Amino acid sequence: MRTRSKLLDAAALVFAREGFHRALISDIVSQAGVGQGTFYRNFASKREVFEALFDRLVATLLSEFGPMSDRLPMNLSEYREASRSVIRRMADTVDRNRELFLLLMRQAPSVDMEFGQKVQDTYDRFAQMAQYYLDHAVAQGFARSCRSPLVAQALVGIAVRTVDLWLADRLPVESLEDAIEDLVDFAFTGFQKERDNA
Amino acid sequence: MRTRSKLLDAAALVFAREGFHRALISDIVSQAGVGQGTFYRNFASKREVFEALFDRLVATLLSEFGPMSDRLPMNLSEYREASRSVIRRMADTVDRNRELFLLLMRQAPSVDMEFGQKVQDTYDRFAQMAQYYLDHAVAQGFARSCRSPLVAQALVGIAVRTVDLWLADRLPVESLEDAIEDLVDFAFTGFQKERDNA
Amino acid sequence: MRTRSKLLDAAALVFAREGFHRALISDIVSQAGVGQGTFYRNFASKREVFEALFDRLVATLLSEFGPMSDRLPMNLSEYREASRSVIRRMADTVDRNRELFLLLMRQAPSVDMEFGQKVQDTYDRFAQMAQYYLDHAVAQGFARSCRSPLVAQALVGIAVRTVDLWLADRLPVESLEDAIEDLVDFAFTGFQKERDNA
Amino acid sequence: MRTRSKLLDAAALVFAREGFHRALISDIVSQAGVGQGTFYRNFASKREVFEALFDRLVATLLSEFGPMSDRLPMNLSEYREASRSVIRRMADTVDRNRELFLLLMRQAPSVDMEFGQKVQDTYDRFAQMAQYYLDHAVAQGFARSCRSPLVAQALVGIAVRTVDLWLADRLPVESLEDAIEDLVDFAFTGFQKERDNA
DNA sequence: TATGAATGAGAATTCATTCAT
DNA sequence: AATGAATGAATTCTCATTCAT
Repeated sequence: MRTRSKLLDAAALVFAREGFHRALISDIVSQAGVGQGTFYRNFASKREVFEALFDRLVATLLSEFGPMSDRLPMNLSEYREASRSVIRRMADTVDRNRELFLLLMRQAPSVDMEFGQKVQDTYDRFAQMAQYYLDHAVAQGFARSCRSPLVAQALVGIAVRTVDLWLADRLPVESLEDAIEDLVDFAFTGFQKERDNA
Repeated sequence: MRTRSKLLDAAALVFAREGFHRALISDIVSQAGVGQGTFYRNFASKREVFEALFDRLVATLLSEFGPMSDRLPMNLSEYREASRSVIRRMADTVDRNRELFLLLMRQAPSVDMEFGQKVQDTYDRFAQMAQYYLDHAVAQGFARSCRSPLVAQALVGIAVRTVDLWLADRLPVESLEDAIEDLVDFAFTGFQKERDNA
Repeated sequence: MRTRSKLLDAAALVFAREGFHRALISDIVSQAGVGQGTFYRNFASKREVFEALFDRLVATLLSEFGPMSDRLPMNLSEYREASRSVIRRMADTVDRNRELFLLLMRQAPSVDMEFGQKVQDTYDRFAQMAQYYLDHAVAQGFARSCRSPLVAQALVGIAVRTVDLWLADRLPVESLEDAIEDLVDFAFTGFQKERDNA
Repeated sequence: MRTRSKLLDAAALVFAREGFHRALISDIVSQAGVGQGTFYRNFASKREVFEALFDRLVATLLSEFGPMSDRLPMNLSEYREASRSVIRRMADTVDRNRELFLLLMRQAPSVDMEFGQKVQDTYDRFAQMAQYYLDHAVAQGFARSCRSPLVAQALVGIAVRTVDLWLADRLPVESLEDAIEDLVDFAFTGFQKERDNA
C-alpha cells in the first residue's frame, strides 16, 4: 500500500522531531497528507507504527551480519578485517537513517514495559551474533578463551555508545573510520601496553 | 524538608513502577501520603522531580570516583585493582538504587530533548573521569597510547550495557564480581589471544 | 457549521447565567449537547467564544447605523427623528439579546487587559459614528459648534447607562419610548430652562 | 490595625495590576510583606478585601457631594459653578486613586451577581444626588421640568464614560478642565443651536 | 497575633481513537 | 478505502482557604 508507506515515512519524521510521547497522530497524518481516519486503517495505534518502524530498522540492520557468516574468517587479520567490514556496513545503514536510529535508541525503551523488553531482546540478538563470531574465533584459536556472552554484550555496549555519539556528532575522533579502526584495536587488544616480552 | 523527601521517595517508586510518562502526579502524592497541592509546593512539574532524582543519583555515583583519585595507581596491577575497586563501589551505589537506575537509564532520554542532552552530558562526565585515569596510565607507561577520549567512551558503553543487564538480572555470568573481573580483563587486554611471542 | 453555532448559543446562555469567570466549558458543552472536545475543535479557549459572541453582537449593532447614513438629515426635526429612529433600531437589536448585552457590558472589561482595551475601542467606534452625525449637524448649522469628540463620548455614556438600566428593568420611566424621547430632548437642549428671550 | 491597612494598600496595587480574578492572595500578602495566614485574620476572603476597597472609595467620593448641599445654588450661574465645583472635587479624589477607580469600574461588575447589584446601587446613589440638585433647580425655575430620575442617570452615564476615558488618558480634549467646562455646557444646553430668537 | 506549609476541590485542555458518511 | 468531525476519559496544574505551631 502506498498510503501505509507514506504514513511510515511521515511517522519517522515526526517521531524523530518530537519523540514518541510528544508526537501526535495529527502531526503524522498531516505530514503524510492523509486524513486522520486513514491512519487507523493502516495501524492500530501510535505504538504500532512505532513498532513497525523499529522492526523494519532492526531487520535491515541484522541483515548486515549475513555476509560475514557466508565465509567465516580463518585467521586473525581476516577476523579483524571482517569485523571492520560488517561494522562499516552497519554504519552505512545507520547513516541512512540517522534520526530514526537516534529516535529508536532513546525513545523505544520508554514506550512501555513490553517495548523496553523488546529493546533488550534486540540488543541480545546483536550480542548473540557477536558471540557467535567470538566463539568461532576462540575455536579457531585466535581469540583467547573468555566468557563470550559477557564480552559480546560489552561489544554491543561499545557499539551502542559509539553510535549514540556519532549520531549526535560528538564522536571524539576525526572520522568514523578512525573510530572503527581504534575500537576494533581496543576490542582485540585492550588498552594495556603489550608486555615487552622480555 | 521532610515533605520534599517523602515526595522524592514516592516519586522514585512510582517512576520505577510506571515509567516517566505513565506516572501520575496523583500516584506520587498518594504514595507519599500528601495532598496534590503539596507536590506543586515542592516541585514545579513532574519533569522537575524526575530531574531532582536524576541529579541526586548522578552526584552520588560521581562521588565514587573520588577515592580513586586520592592516590593514583603506580603500576599495572595497582591500576587493575583500583579499577575493580571503583567499579565495585559504584556497583554498590547502583545496587542500592536498582529500580531507580534502571528507570533513569531507560526513561531519562525520552523525557524531552533537553533531558536527552543532559543524559549525554552525564555520560560524558563519566567518560572524562575514565579518560583521566586512562591518560594517567598512558603517562605512567602501562597503557598503550590510544585515542583515550574514544576508548573512555567505549568503557562507558561497556559499563552502561553491563549495568543494564545486571539490573534486569540478565547478566550472563554467575556473579557481578565475575563480570567485573572479566570486563576489566577485556578492557586491559582485549579478546585477542596473546601472541605467543615465540 | 451547525456545531459551532450550537456552541455559540449555549455559551451565550451559560455566560449570561454565570458570568464569564464562573462559566465552565463543561456547562457550555452540556448545554450544547456536544462533547467536551468538540468545544476545543471550534474555539481555542473560553475567552475566544466570548470574543466571538462579543464581535457578533457589536457587528450587528454597528450595522444599525447604516440606514441613518443613507440619507443625512437636512434640518433639525429630521435630525431628531433620525436620531430616534436609529436609537429605536439599535434598541430592537439590544432587546433581542438582552442577557447577552448585559453580560457583555458587565463582563467584557474584566476578561483581561486586552479585552478591556477592545471594549474601549468599541465604545470609541460608537462615539465616532455619533460624532460623524454631530459634525454633520454642526456643518448644516442646526447644532452649535462644540468639541464633538467629547460630546459624542458623552452621548455614548448616556446610551450605555440607559441600556444598562433598561436591561436591568430599572429604567425610571414608563417605557423605553419615553426614555428615548426625553434623552433626545436632553441631548439636544440640555436641562436648562430656555432663556425666555425677552 | 496597621496590618489591615498594609493589606488594603497592597490589595489595591495588585488588583489594579492584575484585575480581580487574576489577582492572587499570595501576590497581595507578599506585596504587603505579611504571611498568607495574616490575610485571613483581616479579611474573610478575596471578595471581601475588594469590597472594602470599593466601599472606602465610594464613601470618599460620595462625601464630595456634601459641600454642595451646604448651600444650594440660587441661580443659574451659581448652579453651573456649583456643578463644576463638585465635579472638580470628585475629580481630585478620582485622580488620587486612578488605578483603583479604573479597577473598580471595570472589575466590580464581574465579581459576582451580588457585587454587580452593588455597583448598580452605587450608580443609583450618585444618580439620586444628581437628581436632588436637578429637582432643586427645577423648583428654583432655572431648569426646565423633565423626568429628572432619567436625566440624572444620563448625567451619571456621562460622568462614568468621561472618567473612564480620562483614567485611560484618552480624553479627547486638552485638559480635564476643558472637559468639565464643555460637558457642563452640554448638560445645561444640549448641542442644538440656540434658536435665533427671532 | 502571625505564620506559611498543607490542602484538594476544581477547571482547562489534550489527543488517541471512533464511526457515520 | 478515505475522511475528519466528534468524542470524553484522562491529567496537569491552580489557588483560595485552613490550621497547627
